[in-house]
Amino acid sequence: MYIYRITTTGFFTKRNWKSMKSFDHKEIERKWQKKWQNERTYEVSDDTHKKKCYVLDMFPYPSGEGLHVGHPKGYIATDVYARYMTMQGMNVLHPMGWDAFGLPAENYALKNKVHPAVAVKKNIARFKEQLEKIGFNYDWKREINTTDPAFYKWTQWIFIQLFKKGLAYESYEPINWCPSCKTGLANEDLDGNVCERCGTVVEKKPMRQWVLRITAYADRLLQDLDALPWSDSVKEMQRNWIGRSEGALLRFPVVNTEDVVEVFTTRPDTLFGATYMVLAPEHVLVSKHMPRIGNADEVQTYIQTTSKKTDIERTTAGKEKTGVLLEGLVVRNPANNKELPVYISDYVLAGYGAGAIMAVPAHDERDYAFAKKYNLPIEQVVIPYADDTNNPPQEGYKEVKRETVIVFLKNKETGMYALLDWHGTLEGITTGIMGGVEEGQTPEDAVYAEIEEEVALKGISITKKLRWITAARYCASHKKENRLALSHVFLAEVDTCKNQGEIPDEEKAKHTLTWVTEQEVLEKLTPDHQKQIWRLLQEEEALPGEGVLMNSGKFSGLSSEEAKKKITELVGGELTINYRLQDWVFSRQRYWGEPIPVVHCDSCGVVPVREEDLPVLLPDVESYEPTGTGESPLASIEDWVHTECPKCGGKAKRETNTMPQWAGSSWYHLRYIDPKNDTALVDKNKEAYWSPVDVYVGGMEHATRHLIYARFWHKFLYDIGAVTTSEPYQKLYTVGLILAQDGRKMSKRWGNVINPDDVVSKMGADALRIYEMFMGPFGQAIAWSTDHMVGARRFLERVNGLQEKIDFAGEGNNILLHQTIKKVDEDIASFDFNTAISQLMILVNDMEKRATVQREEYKILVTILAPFAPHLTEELWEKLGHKHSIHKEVWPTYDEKIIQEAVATIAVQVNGKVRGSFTALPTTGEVELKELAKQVVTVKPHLEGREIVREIVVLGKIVNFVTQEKNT
RNA sequence: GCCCGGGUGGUGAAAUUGGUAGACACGCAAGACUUAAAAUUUUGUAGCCGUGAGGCUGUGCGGGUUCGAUUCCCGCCCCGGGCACCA
Repeated sequence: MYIYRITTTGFFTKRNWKSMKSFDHKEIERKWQKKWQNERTYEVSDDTHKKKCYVLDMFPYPSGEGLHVGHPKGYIATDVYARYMTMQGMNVLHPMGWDAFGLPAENYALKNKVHPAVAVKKNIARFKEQLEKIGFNYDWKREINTTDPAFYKWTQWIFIQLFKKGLAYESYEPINWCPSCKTGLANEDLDGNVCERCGTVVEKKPMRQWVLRITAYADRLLQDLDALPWSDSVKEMQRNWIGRSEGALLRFPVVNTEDVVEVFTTRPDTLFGATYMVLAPEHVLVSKHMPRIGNADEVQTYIQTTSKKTDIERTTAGKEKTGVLLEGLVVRNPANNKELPVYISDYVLAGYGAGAIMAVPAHDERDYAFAKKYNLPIEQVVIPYADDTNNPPQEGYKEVKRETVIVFLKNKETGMYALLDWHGTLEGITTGIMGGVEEGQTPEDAVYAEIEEEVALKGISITKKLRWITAARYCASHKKENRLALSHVFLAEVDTCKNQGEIPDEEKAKHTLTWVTEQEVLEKLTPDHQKQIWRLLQEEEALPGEGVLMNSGKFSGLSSEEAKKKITELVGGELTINYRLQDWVFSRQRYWGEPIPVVHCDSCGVVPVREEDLPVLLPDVESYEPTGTGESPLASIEDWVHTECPKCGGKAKRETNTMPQWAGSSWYHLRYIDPKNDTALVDKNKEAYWSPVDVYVGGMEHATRHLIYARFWHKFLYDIGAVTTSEPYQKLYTVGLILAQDGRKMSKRWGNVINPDDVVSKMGADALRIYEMFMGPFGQAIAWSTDHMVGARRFLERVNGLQEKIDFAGEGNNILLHQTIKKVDEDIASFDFNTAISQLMILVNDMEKRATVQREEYKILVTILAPFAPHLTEELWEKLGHKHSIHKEVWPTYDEKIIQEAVATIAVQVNGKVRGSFTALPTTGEVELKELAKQVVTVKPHLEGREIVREIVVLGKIVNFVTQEKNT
């Protein structure tokens, strides 16, 4: 018999089946896959006496292309984990199914001129065949398919429950329309402003659609994230997506009308600094007041220009601001009754907040840029302050306010700037020239006085005064008080330093004057606050930070935090929370989706289909091409559309929009628990037993779509009592991509796809599994390497070859064996498969070096390898004389005491450098370790002639001698 | 711009309550077996110096803390991902 094997050059050669090491993977796989099926090895019971473990993969979308080698990576991981958990005595549910509604399947069907239902059936068969070759332990009796009416009956049922609770509603707001896919899309389906599916730039199109009120769950979706044991990155992505921001709704009356403009702001504390207002061009008040606007033509033109722009053109940060004044429209600032001009500009988005802003140019970058361009007043109302990091304010000291000046003085002759190096308690600190503003002095007076005093220079001129007053808090420890220094900041010049007088000793004791170049200033300045001031002097920017209020009437002096509440209260606004998350656009104007189960009745309006009439079947039709009119192709199927109203029995029309691809996947995890139930979505007892999913595995690309939608639906089902947990998935692991050998994504387009079928046929399913788990950390993207894969196959051959050495009383290495059981056990549990395998390799390498191998030890090796290599281990297990499947075997236990017996290698350091090592029992005491360490041959020379001043011992690890030269 | 990851040999990587950096695997080099090749196997493999024993350097860069830093702190650079005129 011959088998084929891969060589280092990638060619496959025939090899004589002589060596005991090699094995015929094809035969073994065929034999056991058949046997597992016949003996129903992987069927799951609802035996509630056992502890359960629900392990779930994100189910695949069966595309026409079939699987590539990257797809099964996550499935292999869950398979390993599920087998491991089964061996731990758990009742494990590890199901698989198909997510088959939606655009990709429909587009594939259109392209290949087959009915989507036919295409899907064929693709599923192909996927299933590919998966089965890899030897997964799915219980196929629980297979589900989102396009199966028995499944989508319940998707529709959930929609009706949402509708009844007011969480599904019709809307006519403009939504994202993909002209190529001919359907409306949710925000989540966009990649920037481009259809995530086909790459076409989307348009805003007003149309009737169904929307789910996911925003009602925004806060819970956000808050419950904290307790989820998910990776920070996924949680952070969801937080960003939900985008909660706390602020206030404020109302600005429109002068000479009854109208008010509502604005949302996160900074109500800056209300006194609002110097104009900006509306989104689409704002309702713009069209409403068009007759009274003086420059209506100009305004209309601007609105039109804006509407033609794509969202990307409109919303790229840092773009030059544009806008138009609405002549004749004036609003009143409710805080100080000042009248403010109103602009429209595309930097204000209609869809966020109230679609209008109060512009505070002093404290907002964007408003600042706009105000600069259109010459609008800029008024500082907040003094942001920073705590001095070198000398921070102390708890418990009283705070004293001081008005100060900070000057950066330039010598025109040399171009150098004067800085002060401080002494005494401020040693190490370097600042600009600073001092207090005395009673009756203007800040400018103080500048002249201070420079004369501290630097003894006359004839200086002020060249710039910073627009802003800044502040820093620090501790004046000699006075036992904290100071809040409000600073006026200046740039000043002096022609020459030739006439510098004598600096008084008193000042010299406090600080030394140093001159530095312009480039050096930023390096030399130590307080962050002064660095910031210096930067502001170079380039003036808005001051976005919070701080102490000024120029704000009776609120001046308050902190931003207090002022937010009080100012909002004063003007009758309310503190609110705003989300970036928008309601979920749930209609698709396409054929291949779940029909939305409602009818439109002339007398009753929108009426949900009676639950006993579910499912509303997707009609079987010849032509299902999208219309592009905003109507679904279902609209033209007359005898399907016309129906009776479930309420009054009168004439009604069916809703013709279908659900998006994400509907089925938002709850499918529940259906595996009870896949055949016709009277309920899931049996209550079964749900209570199996929920939640304990371990969920899938790609990072679902972090903000599927994973948010599914959490939303699950929470809703929890609220109506349909499920018992408020979160669907406990532990979540994201699988890292397998890239092609060229480092790019695997894709037909690049011609770099590796098909698992080929790999399985040439190297075996077990080798594929081992390799994919051994590649690197599970969550990391790594390029496929056929070269590296050889190692996985060789490893299995070595395991197989060890049979020759089995002997009942053969050689053993009990310590290593127990270390291995422990490591593999813990690493599988934490999804660190790569290190689990490397430990198995260490054990196998050790066994290979022996003349014989103890039978019991080999048995344990095969057992703990079984989750990774189910076929070969099953074969070896049988050869060892076992009648039951190895996959029903109990996981071996390890003995911590035996592991403790391992001798430790103690490193010996001299002054932190390793100079040698010796072995000792881990129980060896400190005194003995020191003595042994001193005797190490390579260590001795380093101790000779030197005095040991300190000895550090870490038991079982290290001895470190700190030495110095002997005093003579 | 903001937020999350990450940066270790020729390659994939391992090690973090601070304790011998590079386990394991691939590749490579030399040897054994062979007429030869493949397969298998033995040895070596971070860099530099040295015949060797050994020495010096080394975990993106620069500082710091420590007897000791891949690991902790401060300041940067680069790569990947998310969000982004979000008020």
